Amino acid sequence: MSTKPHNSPTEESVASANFIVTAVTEDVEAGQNGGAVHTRFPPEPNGYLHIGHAKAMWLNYTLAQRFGGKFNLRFDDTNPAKEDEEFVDAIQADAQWLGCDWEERLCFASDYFETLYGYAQELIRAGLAYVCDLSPEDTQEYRGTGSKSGRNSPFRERSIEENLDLFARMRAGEFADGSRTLKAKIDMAAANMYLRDPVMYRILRAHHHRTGDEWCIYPTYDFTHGQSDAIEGITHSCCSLEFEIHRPLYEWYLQHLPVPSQPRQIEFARLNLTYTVLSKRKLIKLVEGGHVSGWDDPRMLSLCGLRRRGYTPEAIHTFLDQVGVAKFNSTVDMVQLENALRNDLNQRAERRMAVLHPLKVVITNFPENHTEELTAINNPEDANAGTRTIPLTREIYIERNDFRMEAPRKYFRLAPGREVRLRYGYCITCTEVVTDPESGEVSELRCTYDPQTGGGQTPDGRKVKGIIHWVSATASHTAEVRLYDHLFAVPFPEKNEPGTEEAGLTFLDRLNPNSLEVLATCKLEPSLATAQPGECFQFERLGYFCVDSVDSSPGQPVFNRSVSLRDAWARIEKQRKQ
RNA sequence: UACCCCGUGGUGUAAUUGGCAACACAUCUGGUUUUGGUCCAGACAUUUCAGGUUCAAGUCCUGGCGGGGUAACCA
Repeated sequence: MSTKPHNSPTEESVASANFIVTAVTEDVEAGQNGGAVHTRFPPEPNGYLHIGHAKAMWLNYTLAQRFGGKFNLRFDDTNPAKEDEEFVDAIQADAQWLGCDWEERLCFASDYFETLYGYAQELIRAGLAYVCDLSPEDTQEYRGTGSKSGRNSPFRERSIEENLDLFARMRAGEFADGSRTLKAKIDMAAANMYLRDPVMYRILRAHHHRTGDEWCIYPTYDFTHGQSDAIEGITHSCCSLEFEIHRPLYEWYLQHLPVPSQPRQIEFARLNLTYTVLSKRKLIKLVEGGHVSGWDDPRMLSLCGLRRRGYTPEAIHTFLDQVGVAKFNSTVDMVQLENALRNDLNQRAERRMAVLHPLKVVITNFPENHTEELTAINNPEDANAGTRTIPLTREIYIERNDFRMEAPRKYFRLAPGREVRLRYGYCITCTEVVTDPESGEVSELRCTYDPQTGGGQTPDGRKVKGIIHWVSATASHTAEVRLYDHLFAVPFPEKNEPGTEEAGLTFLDRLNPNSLEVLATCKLEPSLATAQPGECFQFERLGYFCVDSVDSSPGQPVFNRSVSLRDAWARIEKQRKQ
């Protein structure tokens, strides 16, 4: 038998230790909960999951994994007015896609309504809860403020019998919505507002997506969460910072109720990213305002949006592990997310050639009606990916910005009289530029090729530094490609400090007008015509592109740019401009 | 305003619990390369400030400054 406890950190745990791991390790070593670790992710089914939720979910999931423990998915469905079945399904799909496994432990707080009701009765019998007839407005008034102590409700001293009776009649539907509440009797002078006789139950006639019309009273978040944790045997309940102030109440209920276990709540800072917003309320505004095509718009940082954009679960895991967990309210640079995707896709995406802004090139000394099959490597990072052939013909397309009438310093691409190599093919030299007589725009190039330069060779040993991608003009597939950029034009779209220029501006004023560019007539390597939805490729020298799962049709794939490649030349040009 | 929490490079996190500030990303320099990709090498910090304890402080104590959260019959 090993001397190592079965729940010590596993070998696979990749992320470095954070303050939560440290705290849990201490609990485990102290023998708390018999050394068990059991976590949960508790979304409210009132919206779609986004990258911020992914942080919370992944943190809870990997924490359990790390200690050989269990992880639950629990829907915190105590407010039927806002919740819906649609989200229950979508959240499960997203959580599964991310790779969090709750095994058979799909839980609902609504499954505990009867138990919770019993707990409430216990509290009444202990003289620690009472039915209060104060209106919502009066309740607020009686509670006082941060600097002003609250005062006791006139209903605070009702007898246990009367409270029991009234509470039963609340459940029976004898009273109007909002006319009464059940409150915990704690301390109206407490510095922590949540301890000033918090509401445990409210009367609310709304159809619940699971319990239907069985209940007309519903427990509040505070009266539900900790007890649900305890019922499920959750040992560590990790949530975001705004619940920190709730912790004394969370613990108060657990101490005063006959719950089966004593979970521990630990709070961490939620995720913030530059060039985006991550609050449910604001994301809804983007969708409802028509600023995006929906929750799964590839520019959205919802999990379904990221998935459609071409993000892999692995890239998100890497990102989340790199970002870490702390209590400091920070903002992560968006490039961190993009880079995690690049790294993942660099290893797994097959390379293809695609020309987004086509410029026709005629290779004047290449035989007409002739096709030469060239061999191309599918993925230089993966020897098992093999090779493919691509057709070279007399007429081809190259990228419009791979040609300049005048080549600036350090520009290795095509210009009049200059030579470049066609990737996997021959070197060509630009001999003639054809311009449109009306617009003056370059409409076609005429080049000659050097038949001695196949296979990367130059017979005379001359250096040809520039290598450009290309696609046969006659053997190619035309498709729509969508280029995405940040949804917002500035790193902090919510910033609006009074007294500055940005005072009064909202995130909607900072939308990036160029966040989506649709290119209808891109020229692709023929093999791409049969690409399947969800498939992802690197278009050489451009970026990673995946087949859109919504707008593609058989034989007519639409491509989304997931992320561009790093572009050293673009950086040089940008520097020169400054 | 009251109460609670938090301050480590440009950014996000580490630091064996008091012992040479580490890792990733970004940026800048070079090198390799049939992708200006990848990869490789190098550069980049008086740990918010001021005191104090100590042989020794990012870490402990006191005060200041700065940031965030809460004040729903939402979660």
